[in-house]
Amino acid sequence: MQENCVINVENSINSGQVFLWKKNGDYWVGVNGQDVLRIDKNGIIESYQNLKTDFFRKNDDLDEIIKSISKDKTVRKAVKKYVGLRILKQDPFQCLISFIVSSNSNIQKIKTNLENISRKFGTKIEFENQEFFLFPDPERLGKASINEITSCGVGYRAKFIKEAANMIFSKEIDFESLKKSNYFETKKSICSIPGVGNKVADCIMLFSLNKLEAFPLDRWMIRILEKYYSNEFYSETKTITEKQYNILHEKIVNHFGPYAGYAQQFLFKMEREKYQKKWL
DNA sequence: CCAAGGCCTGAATG
DNA sequence: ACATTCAGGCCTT
Repeated sequence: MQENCVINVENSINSGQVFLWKKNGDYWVGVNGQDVLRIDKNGIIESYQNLKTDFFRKNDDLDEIIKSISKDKTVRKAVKKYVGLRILKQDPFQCLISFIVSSNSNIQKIKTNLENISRKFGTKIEFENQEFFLFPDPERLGKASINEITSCGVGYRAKFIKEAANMIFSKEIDFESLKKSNYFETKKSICSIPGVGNKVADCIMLFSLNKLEAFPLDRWMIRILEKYYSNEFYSETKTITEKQYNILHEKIVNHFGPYAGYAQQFLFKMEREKYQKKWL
């Protein structure tokens, strides 16, 4: 067996991609859209809906990807240290709302906010003798009042959430067709959703729309680039404007290649662990 | 096109 | 205690 077929469930879930997950004995259990997944330590998935979800992107050729992104010693160190770290394939709508909620916030609060949203608007179900709330569908969230959404603790993001949900419900934004579109078309499209800028868009594309060249540039990644890549990606300005972001992204894809998003995930995981940041 | 400021919220910091 | 800062940005001016 190839080493790179390994799935490290723990690391993959604890890498800032998902928020509605908890450890339950030997299993990880979490809400993914209209489904609840239960995953054992080998990555075997049981699901409430009995849907086949490729949550771990098993068709990605990790041997090839790791070879491709290993352009420098920082990434080589990270991929070695976090063998089995995967990009997860999430439900796109939950992913969209999750990262709208994430902006200018922190992991702990994002998690609480999303739990509140699920509890308030999601369908209550029972799965393996436990109670869960599915993530609400676009129609339910789109029809909720701003006050109801605000009561989940999301503050000024409430109106973004409502509008975003309506854009999905009305099919003004259609995830299934975006999965087939290229990176730039997709980005342009989802950046038209209120509350979605460059960083949030890249998260949605990487974690739910199969755009592996997406490379979310958040505060942490900028720090990482300054720390380890000041020669390659030096930038004059402190605040990154939209143009700066795009220029930087182009340089990054030039350096890491078409699977740059995987490089991002390994680097992000490594640096956050260094500072002992909590994930869930 | 860029820079600066404001923004819900609540945990952490001083 | 109480004020200020900060957190996985985005939008408006």
